[in-house]
Amino acid sequence: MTALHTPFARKLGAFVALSDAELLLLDQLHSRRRSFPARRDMVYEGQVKRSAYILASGWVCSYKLLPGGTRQIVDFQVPGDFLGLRSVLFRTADHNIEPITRVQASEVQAQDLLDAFNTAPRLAAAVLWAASRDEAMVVEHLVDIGRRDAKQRMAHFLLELGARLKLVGLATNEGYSCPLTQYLLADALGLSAVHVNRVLRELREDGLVTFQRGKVTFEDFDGLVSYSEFDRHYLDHDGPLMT
Amino acid sequence: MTALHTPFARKLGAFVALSDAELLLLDQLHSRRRSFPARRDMVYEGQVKRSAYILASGWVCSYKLLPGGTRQIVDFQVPGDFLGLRSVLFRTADHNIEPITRVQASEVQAQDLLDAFNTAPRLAAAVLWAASRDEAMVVEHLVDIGRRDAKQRMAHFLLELGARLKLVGLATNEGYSCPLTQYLLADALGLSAVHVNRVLRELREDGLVTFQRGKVTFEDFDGLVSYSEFDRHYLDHDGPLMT
DNA sequence: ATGAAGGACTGACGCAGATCAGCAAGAACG
DNA sequence: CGTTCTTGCTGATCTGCGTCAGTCCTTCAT
Repeated sequence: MTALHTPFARKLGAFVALSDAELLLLDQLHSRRRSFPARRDMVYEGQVKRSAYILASGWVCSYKLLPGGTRQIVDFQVPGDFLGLRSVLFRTADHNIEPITRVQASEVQAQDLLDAFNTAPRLAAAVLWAASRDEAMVVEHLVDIGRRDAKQRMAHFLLELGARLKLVGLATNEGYSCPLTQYLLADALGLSAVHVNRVLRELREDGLVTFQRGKVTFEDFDGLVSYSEFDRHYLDHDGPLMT
Repeated sequence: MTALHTPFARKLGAFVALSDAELLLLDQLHSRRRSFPARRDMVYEGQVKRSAYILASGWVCSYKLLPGGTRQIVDFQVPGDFLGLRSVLFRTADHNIEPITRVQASEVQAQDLLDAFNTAPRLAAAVLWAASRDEAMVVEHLVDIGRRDAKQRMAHFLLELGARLKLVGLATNEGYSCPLTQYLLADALGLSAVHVNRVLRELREDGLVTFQRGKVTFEDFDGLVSYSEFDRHYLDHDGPLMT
């Protein structure tokens, strides 16, 4: 792999060693660059015509709305993430997608993607890999909510987010910058915003992590990993898995 | 569609109208029939050589183990479900799979599957559809645990399970038979077994559902749907979505 | 300068659900 | 035949987290 490409290419490169030709093809996928303002849903449940996007900059969340006004955030996507890949298979979107910050995203035509796969089958493997990894993350999220208490849950979540951001060069073991509000954290972790606040304070007082003014700072990374029982499994390999 | 085929074929047929030739191909996939005793994991986390299976009879669950001994059941698979499709992509399995009853399953070689897709691309679409639906179910499960209280959660879960079983002809709006213990329900719903018991009693006393001696009986189906805020969305279409 | 709105943060209080500690009935096993 | 295991079921008690009802600070718009 030579120079820097898009975050997307960078992430895929972490899984599958890609040739320059493949990287080029990948960059060409980004057919049309679009921009979305924060807080106005870009995809909503029941919407019929959807596109897939690759996030270039900014953060979005995908969530489900419940009757009663509450919502559950299923996942956040950060730069380099694919979004709406699954929903293209269905007639209608089954969840909402809301930009958290202003967002730049490249629209991807289903057809272009398929064409790229035909030319470079290894790309298909890479994208499938990425999609499976997304599903694995939803599973991890499920375990988090089902079987960990609020404090461990938060600790685990902040580490997991860090691991994802590291893949695209947006985080280190020192920390990362993070535009999520305590309300968003609450909706993601199945907690109340009030309790999110308390838990963040406790983690800060324990000297593990600090999350203030849009910055997550790991005060004691190893301590946090062991406190949250974070599985270092996919943290530890930093070379491509398929060569 | 002509006669009865495997539950798997039957389920796919609910999504994509399949020709007899395609159905035949599907049946030929089931290369080697294997049997697994209850309660001994057929796949465990960290295991390297894995296979994919199509469940012919019996129930299994996939779960993640936490340090501390608790576990979170991510999903149950019932006859007709594919299992391990995702994990074939990874080097090692990232979760455990445990048969709940004695299980009959057909081993599927990755290569056979790819060959079948080449011969009949519509099969690929159907299988992808099924996989996406599985992911959607995990998401629904996440919402359940994150944002519903125990009673609604249980009600919603029993309906969802019913909807899945209906697809393979193992349930009606009257009810279905179900080998899950209260401990399994607890591990799936993020509750304690004690509380599962109380919640089931309440639902019974409300005249909504009864779950006793391996049988789920809907006493008041519509009442249960509205109580649990179950989305009838994918309940209501019973014809193929793609023709 | 002055609201208005969003976000962080706090204390008081109540409840859903966990935990503990049992009992009873079948099933599986020697 | 009793023994052990599993599963269902129950009451008493404790606690994590939600809810309510705020304050303070910052940003942004008028």
